[in-house]
Amino acid sequence: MDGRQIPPTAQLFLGLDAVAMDVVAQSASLRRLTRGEELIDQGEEARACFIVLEGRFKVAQLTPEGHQVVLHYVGPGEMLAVAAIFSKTGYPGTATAVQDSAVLEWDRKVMTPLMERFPRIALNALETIGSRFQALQARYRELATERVERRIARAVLRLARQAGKRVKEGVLIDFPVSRQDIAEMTGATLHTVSRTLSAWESEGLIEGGRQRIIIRNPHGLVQIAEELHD
Amino acid sequence: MDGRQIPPTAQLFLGLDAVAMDVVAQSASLRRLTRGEELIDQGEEARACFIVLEGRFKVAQLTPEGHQVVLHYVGPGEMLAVAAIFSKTGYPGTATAVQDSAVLEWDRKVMTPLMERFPRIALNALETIGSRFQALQARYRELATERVERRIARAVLRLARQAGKRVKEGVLIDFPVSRQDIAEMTGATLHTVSRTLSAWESEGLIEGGRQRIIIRNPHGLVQIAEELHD
DNA sequence: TAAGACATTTGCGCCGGCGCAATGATTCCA
DNA sequence: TGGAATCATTGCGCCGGCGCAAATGTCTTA
Repeated sequence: MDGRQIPPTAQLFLGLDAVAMDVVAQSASLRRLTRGEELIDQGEEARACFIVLEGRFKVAQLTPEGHQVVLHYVGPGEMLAVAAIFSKTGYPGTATAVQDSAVLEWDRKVMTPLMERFPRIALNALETIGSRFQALQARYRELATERVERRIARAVLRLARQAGKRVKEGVLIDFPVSRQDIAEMTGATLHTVSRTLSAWESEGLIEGGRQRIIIRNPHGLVQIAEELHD
Repeated sequence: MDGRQIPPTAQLFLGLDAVAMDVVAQSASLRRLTRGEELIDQGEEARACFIVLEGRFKVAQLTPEGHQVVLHYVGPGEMLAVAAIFSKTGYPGTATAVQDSAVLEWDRKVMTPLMERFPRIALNALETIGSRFQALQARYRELATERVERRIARAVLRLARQAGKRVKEGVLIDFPVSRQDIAEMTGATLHTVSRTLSAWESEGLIEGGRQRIIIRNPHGLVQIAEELHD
């Protein structure tokens, strides 16, 4: 079938030999999503796991009260829901395509035996989850100890690192991000984020727009993020 | 040698047959710690991973500015640093014994081949990390969206669930927890925690003491945690 | 191209929880 | 047993950031 080519950057399958790679590729299926479409639904039984081929997904959690929290964004080569397939309580969050995207999909009933046959996959998954765990811990720490402006600076820099694209004015975050999204990433309100970005814009640090951010002065943002100023 | 008995409740080794269990046990070494002693030092090269036999550890992270954040407590049967041994940046946090404790220890150079030989171990690790990841996500969400009183209620209930002991006055949290610890778990200040617990004490919900909390009315706390009141 | 949906900006007022500081209670150890 | 160290309590004042509200800007669809 088409599209079963596994990108060489996929951390989940690093170190596998050609034979294993082939077995893995044979058991995958391709799925395409258009912008806004949901790949994973919070609470649903965790039936499958994924690798992103193209595009980008927003991973978020909804609280019982209806507040949303954005956990992270996942791009090409990265895995989705690989730990969730072991969960008894269903997918812990929602994954929505923020751009037209394509993923490879493995059913849980297929991936578990694959991991048993090729333990390297399980070790790779463990390594990736481990580093995501560390990243989440760091953000937890941030949220617990740091002020809003700094958290917003960090969130913007993180986005730029993940999906920054050089343009003539600076570095563009190359997918639609709203002020609301940043608010949900940082535990702030839409209003505070908007005010903060406006202030930065008038200082020439960034250039804003509808679901667009261009960083004109990355170093200035880093200074805020690392509290080197004032 | 002594003490190489692996507790049957250890999730990391669930589903292993007797032979595998024996190999795993043979490669472990026992270590005892007294209250206050550090098992794992943040930033140090992740040399080994652990399973707790007895006692309890506080896992915390220190910020560059010196603020501490308590991530969770780990008790008997639970694993420590199993994902960290794959990390290139060293242990992400500190683990301190809050009681006299004993752990089994495996060197990274031993555990990785064990996982390759017995993939079940890696799958178990993945499952556990996955559920811890979910728990951390939930706490992140909490921190981002909920008020302090509620977060404190949840933290206290979590401690009670992990280490609650029935006594005649109610449920005692069976290891030393200071107000400062709870503050560092919830992203609040010592002062706010103290005030909140005092208020609860005067409402008869709990009974406080130096590094001691007894929950007299768990249901009342749940009401606060789930915002069923008012 | 007009209308509606969605995103952003900005002003204003308020308050939860922090920061500081001083005091009081327990526990540990010589 | 006394003294130091650690932990807990409480009062007071302030302010960062939220909540509400209204206006303005920008994209989409028919």
